[in-house]
Amino acid sequence: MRVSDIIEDFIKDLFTEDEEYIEIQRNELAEQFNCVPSQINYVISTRFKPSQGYYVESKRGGGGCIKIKKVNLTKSNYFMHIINSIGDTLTGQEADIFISNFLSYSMLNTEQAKLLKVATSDNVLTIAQPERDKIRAKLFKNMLINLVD
Amino acid sequence: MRVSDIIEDFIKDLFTEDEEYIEIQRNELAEQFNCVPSQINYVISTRFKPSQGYYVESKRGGGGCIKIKKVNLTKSNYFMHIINSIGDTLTGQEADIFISNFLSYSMLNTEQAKLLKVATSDNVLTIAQPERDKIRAKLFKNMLINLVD
DNA sequence: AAATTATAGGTCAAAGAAAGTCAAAATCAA
DNA sequence: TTGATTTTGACTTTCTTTGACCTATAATTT
Repeated sequence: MRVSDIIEDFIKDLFTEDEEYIEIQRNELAEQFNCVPSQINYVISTRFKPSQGYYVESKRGGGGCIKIKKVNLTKSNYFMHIINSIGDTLTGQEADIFISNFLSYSMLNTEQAKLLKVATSDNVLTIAQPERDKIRAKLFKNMLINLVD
Repeated sequence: MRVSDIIEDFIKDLFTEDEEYIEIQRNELAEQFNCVPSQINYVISTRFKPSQGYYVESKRGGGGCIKIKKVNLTKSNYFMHIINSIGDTLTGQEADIFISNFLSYSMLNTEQAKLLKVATSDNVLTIAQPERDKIRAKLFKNMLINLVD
């Protein structure tokens, strides 16, 4: 398993029940996982984007830290927000992260998630870029609209 | 015996009893069988197609791997029959007919049918022919195989 | 209070680590 | 022998890891 995935899981586990936001220290975390500090930024920027339901703020200097807030939305608001936030293109990685977030927020069941994932995977969408990411965006948004009850 | 056949058997042996998914690393496997990595792709694309009851996904980059899922064939004769009957291309009209038959035979629920329909519609698959019907065939078969059990 | 120093976190691009593609060459089977 | 299948390898794409350099804030000194 990748270090980035381990860090992602670790951070997500910090959100217990009623915690609205969590705080981490970049350097401390990096040391804990034996990686360079900027890898924490990589994890945050790929896995905790606003469009994935997280809001991040940070403070430098002594006692600085990174604060991650989980945004709570209703299912249909959330989906509509996601749909609106997706432009004309969507990479496979972005789609995967959306889907795993949907699952962890229990907004989709595993079958819905599987179908979404299959339909938007590079293995199936075997056409050249940039067409591929355009079609993926359309597929993702249109399927999602059908999942908003 | 051909190397490809040996690799095929090796991969198939990885599926024991309850394993739903298996994971392999392309380069590692290639080294193990003393072949070039792309031969693994050849084996997968010729022996682990949806029409043979397999669904494949992969991830590149550090820690990447290839994941192969096997479908329980006995449980899904009907779908497998359909998947096998579909060639490399599928028109939107053909897809619609399949879907409405699935519905009238109660093989899918309405949500599954909707997702399948959206994903394979011309409105979403806005690429030129003949690519469109090829992608549609892949999409349809891969989604279907994920609806088995 | 202003200047300095220490302590965080941020950015960006290069290097590395996988897997994918495609077509030529080799082999096999009818 | 010829058409299909398999083998090979050069090149590409995607994702992760690393590190050098930058910026902001707090703490401390003058």
